[in-house]
Amino acid sequence: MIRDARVLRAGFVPREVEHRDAEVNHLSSVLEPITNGEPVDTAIVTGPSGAGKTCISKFVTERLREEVLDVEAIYVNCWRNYTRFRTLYQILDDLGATIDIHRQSTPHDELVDRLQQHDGPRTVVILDEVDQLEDPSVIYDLHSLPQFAIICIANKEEELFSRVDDRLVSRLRSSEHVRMDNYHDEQLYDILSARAKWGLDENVTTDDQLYRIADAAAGDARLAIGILRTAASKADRESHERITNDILLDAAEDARAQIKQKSIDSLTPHQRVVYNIVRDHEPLGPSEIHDRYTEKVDDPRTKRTVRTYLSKMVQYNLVDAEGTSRDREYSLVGSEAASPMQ
DNA sequence: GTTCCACAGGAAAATATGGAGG
DNA sequence: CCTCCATATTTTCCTGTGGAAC
Repeated sequence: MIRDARVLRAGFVPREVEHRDAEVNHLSSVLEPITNGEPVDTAIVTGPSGAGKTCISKFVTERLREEVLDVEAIYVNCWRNYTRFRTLYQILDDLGATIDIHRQSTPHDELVDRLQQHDGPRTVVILDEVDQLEDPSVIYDLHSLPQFAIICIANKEEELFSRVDDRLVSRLRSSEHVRMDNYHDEQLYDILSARAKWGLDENVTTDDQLYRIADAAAGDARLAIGILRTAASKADRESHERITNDILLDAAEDARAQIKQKSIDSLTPHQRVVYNIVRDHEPLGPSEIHDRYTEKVDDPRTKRTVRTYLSKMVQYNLVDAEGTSRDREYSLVGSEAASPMQ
């Protein structure tokens, strides 16, 4: 059933990255100078979760290491190493320079000094989830060391910038910025089918199932692969020969609920009013929605804008749209308690 | 049929937002 | 403080569609 579990694990970096050529090339070109031993600008990679930020960062640095002899790569997850000390310690540890460092006794500046004295090969440091740092000044520490190239990964640029020191902000502003978006369903399907091909035996899943996973994951590749992994290992435990639709439904249910809450949280106040109106009075045509909305809100947006809101909610799978013209009605998705996956 | 009108959604202009730099 | 700039959101203007009344 499972041929190669690594392929389905989180954090696996595939040999070929699908549908991210532009971003990969962009990031590669930023790191390019390192092949000549020249200093490298800091790169910032932003995008929603599961868009492939970590994946392409690791992919690009690994490919760099294949091409060039004297380059090291270090990956630090700032969410797990959320203090300045732990981040620096993690980097030194990976460099193999922590022999006599002890948590309590060593002052922070000592760590920075160590890094500064590091005269090994040039090193790319990937700081993942950098917006999770309780003290982002560690970016500044690293930024001032020319032998380190830094890739900062964050969800949103503004949230990163709002927390760092002013002088660092102005420097980071000029750094290269790689923006990433959610995958489309077809792209997710391609990713899933590549993983299924390498990670699972043949005919364990159907194309149709992969499409359903892609749909449930709403553009989040990490989630999509997670669903596939969960389903595969459950099917394996229960010694099925293939992934049944029941198992898949189970694995995807969580994911859907998770995504839905995330989507609702991301709505603006105006959009939430519209959403609540649909929820409380469904099914509802556009003009009635707009009328009710206009009454509830101080400074109402136009009809066209509300239509954009609604189509965004349809995209997010929060709301269903029925009818193509004057017969259009909006209702909550899944409210009729149908099985979400056929 | 024909006409009317609410609706979808694209394109572009207008406006708001947020930060850098003078 | 203001101006410039980039980006995101909103509005304006628009074309095309299809249901409903005539």
